[in-house]
Amino acid sequence: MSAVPPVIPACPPACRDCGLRRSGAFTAVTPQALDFIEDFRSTTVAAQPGETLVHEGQANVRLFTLYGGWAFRYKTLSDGRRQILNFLLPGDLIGLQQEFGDSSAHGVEALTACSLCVFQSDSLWALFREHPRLGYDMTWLAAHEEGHVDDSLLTAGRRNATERVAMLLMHLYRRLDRIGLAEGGSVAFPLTQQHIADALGLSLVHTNKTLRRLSMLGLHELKDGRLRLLNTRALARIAEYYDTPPRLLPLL
Amino acid sequence: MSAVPPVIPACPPACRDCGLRRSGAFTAVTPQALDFIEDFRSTTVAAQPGETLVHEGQANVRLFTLYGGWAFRYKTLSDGRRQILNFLLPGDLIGLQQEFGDSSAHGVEALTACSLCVFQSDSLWALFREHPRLGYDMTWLAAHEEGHVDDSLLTAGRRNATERVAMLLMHLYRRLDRIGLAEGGSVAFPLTQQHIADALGLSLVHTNKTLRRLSMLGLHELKDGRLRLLNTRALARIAEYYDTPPRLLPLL
DNA sequence: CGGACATTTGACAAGCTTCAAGAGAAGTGG
DNA sequence: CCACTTCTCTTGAAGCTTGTCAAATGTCCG
Repeated sequence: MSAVPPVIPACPPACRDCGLRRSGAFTAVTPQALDFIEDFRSTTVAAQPGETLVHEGQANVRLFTLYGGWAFRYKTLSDGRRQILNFLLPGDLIGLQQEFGDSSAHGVEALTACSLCVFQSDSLWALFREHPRLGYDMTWLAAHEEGHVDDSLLTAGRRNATERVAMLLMHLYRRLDRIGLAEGGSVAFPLTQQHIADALGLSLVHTNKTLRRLSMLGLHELKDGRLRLLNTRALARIAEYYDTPPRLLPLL
Repeated sequence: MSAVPPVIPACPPACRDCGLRRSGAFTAVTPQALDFIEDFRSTTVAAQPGETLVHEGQANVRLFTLYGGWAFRYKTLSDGRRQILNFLLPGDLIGLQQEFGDSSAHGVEALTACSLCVFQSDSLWALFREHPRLGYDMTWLAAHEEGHVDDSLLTAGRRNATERVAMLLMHLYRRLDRIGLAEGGSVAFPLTQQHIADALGLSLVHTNKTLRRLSMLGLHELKDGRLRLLNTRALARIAEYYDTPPRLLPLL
């Protein structure tokens, strides 16, 4: 697979020039709120593929927005078994769970090269106080991400291997499409089969065989680091995947 | 099992008389915020065991706080396979995910008799605007619940049957203990083995055998509708369950 | 006493994991 | 430029955990 090196855009210096906001996938904010966000943002960082952004069990976690690239949240057991909790795509907020609550820790790792906006998490309370709308948005994002994890729990707990793989392909394709990252009917797909296995609660070998079977049946094509769905109807039926009408997402 | 009929306290008419707040497990709120909460609460309701509080796919979901009793969130597939996403205990907020986001629907069912405070979800925005602290708390609750689902996803995806059961027993015991519902080293335990199976992504039969094995090993006792942990150390080791220091929870 | 429901147990089948090993692609250094 | 290493993908075979089927026991309740 001769993967085309994907280009990850860097965060612009000013939030008013934010490329994500211009994509049309996110809700508009008032100029005042945008000013606040720009103040709230302390810096921007870039991360290498495989770099750990948040260690499992780490305290004092920073709050990020993923601007470009892919990352994922995960948890591991002491013998190395790993579960990927969800994949993070441009626009996703990172670090909310650690910032709040005593919820046990999870790690975050960059899957591709990433660019991130780093926020001063000590002004989070100021955000809620001075811009309730942004606080509301943050709650929206937390509830929305929980919805994704809910779906994954149903998948890991009650779907068989074929259904799980179909679900993952559909779900990621849709999410990427919604933020304008589908091009010519395909999306960049930087996951290894090990990532897929860890996200679905399957072994690497069984993931490979299942993936193979689905592509042999002509349901999808995974080539040159890109994913193309060839039979959306069939994939949706297998996964019982119900598409919901697209809607604008909050962005911080 | 001659279950002792558990007494579910009814919501008091005034929030200032809230028995949950008096339990000492929840964060204090200002008198003004408490007044707001009382206004925000539109009514109280009681539910029977097995009653559906929120239908899967239902729109216009009300926002509740569970005051007394147990409930659970779940999702089902078309052929009846069901996954319990998490159990809801007194103090838990219900309906946040539906209120926000397009996150696909889940149902909520009363496990025991329940008493609930019903909020006017159309004043949710007023809550964030007028009492940012309560908005902050709500985000906290959303993030905290996501933490629970994260744990369950790790459990369903990567733990074996024995580890899953040990995890569930430890987790529920701790949650109940934290809100003062442990008495004499045991807690009320109204789940059927089918509930446990649906929460852990196992079959009923295998759940039974696993539960049996653990109790034969002297790790726990399940009798008369109450759960007693007899070997916390061993259960924690099996489940890799790391206890976190107790902390006060927000309550709405 | 009869019916509904939860628990329990055994036997068998199946899906998934583990083990093992080869092939292809990509990067590295002599 | 080619050997060498590393990583990912792929495939076959065997075994084990878990699911399914079936049926008995126990409990609650009208």
